[in-house]
Amino acid sequence: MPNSRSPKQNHLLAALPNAEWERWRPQLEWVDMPLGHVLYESGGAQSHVYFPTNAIVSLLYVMTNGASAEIAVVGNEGIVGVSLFMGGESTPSRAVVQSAGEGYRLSSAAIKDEFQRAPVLHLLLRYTQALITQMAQTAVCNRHHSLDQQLCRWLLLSLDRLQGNELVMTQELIGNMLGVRREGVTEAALKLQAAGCIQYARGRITVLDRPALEARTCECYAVVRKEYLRLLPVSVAV
Amino acid sequence: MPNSRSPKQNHLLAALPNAEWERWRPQLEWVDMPLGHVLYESGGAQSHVYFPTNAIVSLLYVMTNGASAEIAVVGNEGIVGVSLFMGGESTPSRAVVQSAGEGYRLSSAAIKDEFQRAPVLHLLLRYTQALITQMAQTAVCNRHHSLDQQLCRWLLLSLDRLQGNELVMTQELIGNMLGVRREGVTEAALKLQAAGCIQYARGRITVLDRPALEARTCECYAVVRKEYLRLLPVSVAV
DNA sequence: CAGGTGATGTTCGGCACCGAACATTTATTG
DNA sequence: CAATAAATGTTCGGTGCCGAACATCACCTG
Repeated sequence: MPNSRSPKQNHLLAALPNAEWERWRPQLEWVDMPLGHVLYESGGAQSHVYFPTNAIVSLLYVMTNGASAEIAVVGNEGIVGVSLFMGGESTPSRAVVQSAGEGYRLSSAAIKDEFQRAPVLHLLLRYTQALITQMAQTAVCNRHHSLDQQLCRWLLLSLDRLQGNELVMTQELIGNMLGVRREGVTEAALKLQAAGCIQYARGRITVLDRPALEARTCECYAVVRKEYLRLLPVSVAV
Repeated sequence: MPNSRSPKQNHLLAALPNAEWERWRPQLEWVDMPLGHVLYESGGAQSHVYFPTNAIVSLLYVMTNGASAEIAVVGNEGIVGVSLFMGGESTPSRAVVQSAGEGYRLSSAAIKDEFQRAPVLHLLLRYTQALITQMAQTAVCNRHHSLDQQLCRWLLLSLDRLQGNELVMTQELIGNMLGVRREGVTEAALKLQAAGCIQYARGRITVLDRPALEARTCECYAVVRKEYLRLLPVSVAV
């Protein structure tokens, strides 16, 4: 039965196999987690991973205009700082204590040590982190940006994953992807066509002016793109 | 220079270290990926991971009412089916070919083989997948659900991560978390209080009727909760 | 206990998107 | 080539949230 200040109040730590538990135990450091304390900043270095025992930590993305959206919550069921063992070292979100409490932390060096044992995984884990960034940014974008901006983001993300500048895709399907009505896509696409950014007809979309699309989209596209470039070998990200 | 039907058109495969490449190569199977083809269903078994070469695959979440939202896109930069090596075996989203093309696939057994080499990681990877589900569901929820529903979801997720039924949190901060105005939170909270679900004052929120909150929230809460329970030892998920 | 500050309550015009219904145009197919 | 289906364009009332401005209330501090 863990007492009120036992690392095992964190369920992940409690579920560790005995061998790992004995190895980690002496390295775990108790920490106070006061309300509002920032565990790591967007893009900033992460010196430790944190295992909250009775605190809640929000992962939130702060936009350039200061508006924010929570990406996920972590409490005593989890760990804050997955990018350290995912291989990315940092992530474009902030971790801030949302409900004061306590927890334990493990140094960056220690957690990475555990992963030295399987060097092959790193590429896949790093890719996964990039994918996670895309999901997180999708959540942010859904909350804060206009359909016009989201359509641009979507076109650019799709284009990055194809050769050429043509996309075979009906407005109906784009609506499904973005989670909006087909009519909304039609209106947004009309604006883009009128502006000379794209040209389309019956399910074929040709991008005429990519820089113009980039100028019209929100920051979300660049955030995702940068993370793919940062996390993966250039050849993979492109 | 990879020809038009080389596995190395997929950037992840191309970036594999030589030892792994030689090991995987004979097991890679070329596959056609026609438009609309479903690689795996939400919650369904995944027999392979896919490496698109010139196709684009959407990961999308389909709600019970049929409305959908794309969680992420995968093209020749990536891999479809990360839950296989994350340890979760399945995931509550559908993978569907959004732009026809081709790719390669590797059997579930083969990809898991690669991960046998580091058994310790599994717990952390599984946790990460649960976290990913939470992010994905956040994106869906942001797109489709009302603030009233989202507030309930948020209260429940927070409550699951604390002992007791009280939450120390101002409406202003909740607004930051959900990415909405403080005034909106006030109105939604008033409704919940009037309905007898919660009781609050100056930053202290007490949940009086949890089942009522669960009845008022959208499906997103249950999806996330179920995945935490499924992916993690019961002791961790609770 | 007076004043200040932080938290919550209220209102109003505006707008982006929704739901629905319908028109028009362009392939496809018998 | 006529008929049908698929894709796109257009309109209209409704609504949920935004931005802004302001009021009230409870606590803390001097």
